[in-house]
This record gives sequence, C-alpha cells and structure tokens, in this order.
Amino acid sequence: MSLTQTRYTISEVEARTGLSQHTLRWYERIGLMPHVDRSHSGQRRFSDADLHWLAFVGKLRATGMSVADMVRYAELVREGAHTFAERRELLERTRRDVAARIAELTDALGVLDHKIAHYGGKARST
Amino acid sequence: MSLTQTRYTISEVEARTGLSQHTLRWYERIGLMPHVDRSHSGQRRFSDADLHWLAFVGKLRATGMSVADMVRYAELVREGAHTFAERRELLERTRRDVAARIAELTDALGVLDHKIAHYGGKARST
DNA sequence: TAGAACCCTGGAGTGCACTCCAAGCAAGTA
DNA sequence: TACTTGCTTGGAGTGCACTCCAGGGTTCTA
Repeated sequence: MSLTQTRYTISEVEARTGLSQHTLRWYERIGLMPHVDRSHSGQRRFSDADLHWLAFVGKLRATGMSVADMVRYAELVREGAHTFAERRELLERTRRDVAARIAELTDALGVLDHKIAHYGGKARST
Repeated sequence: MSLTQTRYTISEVEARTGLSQHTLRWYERIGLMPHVDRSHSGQRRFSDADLHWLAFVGKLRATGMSVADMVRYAELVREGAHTFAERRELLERTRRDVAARIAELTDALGVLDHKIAHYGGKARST
C-alpha cells in the first residue's frame, strides 16, 4: 500500500470532471461527497476514490435523479452494508424513471420527425 | 362551416390537458398561446385549435425544449409562412438534442443495471 | 334573487440547482 | 520578500418554470 497516493486540488478536479469549484464545494456542503481530505492548512485534497465517486454521481445526474435523492443515496452508502436493500430500491426506481423518460423522448422524437417532414425538412435517421 | 363550434372554459382545459389554470394563463401571458378568444365578459373560451396547439406544446415540453424556445417557435408560427425555414431549424436542433439525451439516458441505464446487479437486484430487461 | 362556484388581473412567492461575492488566508515564483 | 495566483468560508444572488395570492367581477343552480 503506497503512502504517496495521488491527491488533487479543487482546480484539478474542476478540470477533470467539468464541475465548477463552486459546485464541488456545494456537493460537499450538502452531503453528496464523503468528507474530502484536507491539507495541513485546510485546503481540499481529492483522492482517486473521490474522482470515482464524482463520476458515478455524474451518471446519476445524467439520469435526471434529483439532488435530494442523490444525497439520500450518499447517506445510505455512508451507513454501510445494511442499507443495500434500500440502495437497490432507489436505483431501481430511478431505472424505471429513466426507462419511462426514454419512452417519452422517443415518442416526442416521432412527433418532431413528422413535423420536420411537414416543413420539407431533411430529417436524418442517423 | 358551423357557427356553434365547441368552446371550453379554463377549467375544462385544465381537466383535458392536465395543465393548471395558472399555467394556462401564464402560457398566454408569455406568448406561448395564440391569443385565446374571450366571452363578452372577458373570460377565456378555448377552441379545439387551442387544445390541439396545447397538445403540440406538450410534446415540445416533453423534449426538454426550454420555454424561451417554445415562445420563439410560437412567434414564428404567428409571423406566417415565410418563417418555415427557421421553424424547421429550431425543430431540427431540438431533434438533435433529444437524440443526444436518449443516448445519454441509455448509457446511464447501463450503469444503473450494472450497479443494481452488483446489489443482487432483479434488474429486468423489460 | 341569493349563494356557491368559477374566472379575472398584476404581482409576489416557491423550489431547484447551481453560481457568485466579499474578505481573508495559503502557496508558488522572481 | 513581494507579488500573483489559488483556496477558504457563510451567505446572497440567479434563472427557470411554474405556483399562488388578494381583491374583485361572473355564471350557474335552487
């Protein structure tokens, strides 16, 4: 186990994740991040595990999951293995929402294609 | 051409569209509705054409299009046939956004399934 | 004709997810 | 050491899409 694992400043994390420093601090404040390590003077030093978590959070965001639900999920993770069932439920509910949203968007896409064709447009199937 | 075409009060439209009366008035105020007909005393009387427009607006909403863009589209419709090209562009841009969003959601769905499987969950493919 | 239910307006309020600000301390470079 | 750039905090501000309120007029039913 190495004692010199990589630690990132907040601006490095901003560059890697695309999340602003403001948002990163806000995520920590609302409990969406496990507590981030600090330097001797109190500056944040993110780990690879933090980056990994942030990537997963990004996927949850992409699903349209609310920040409140993401915070709930993060709490469950902190509480340990006995919350597996509730975590799975949260994820399955989100999965159903995503599937429904895809169906809704697919339907809207059809309406759009129809309308574009009506305007003599070049609707591409690709 | 009948002189007794159906005219709906705002609460009837609320019941038919699921949009609140507040939202219907707000849509009109911001220019998202062609001007709705009024009774002699000033109460709104929606037509079937209004309902039809509202249904289309609902589809645009479902695409995730912003209200500002929907208002822009409504303006173009009011301006007449010479705005066909711009309308088609707006719709095609929206179409690309929707396709990208579907791809993003599909990707997130995969991540979710992977995670759910990890929790020993019953991820259904249906 | 009385009462209940419905509709009108302009403007204020809400919830979400950021986004920014001020004031001050910390880190890196000439 | 001086200077610039970066990081800290609590709290305020922003933009979007509604959502509601007060005060008053209208329509329907008994």
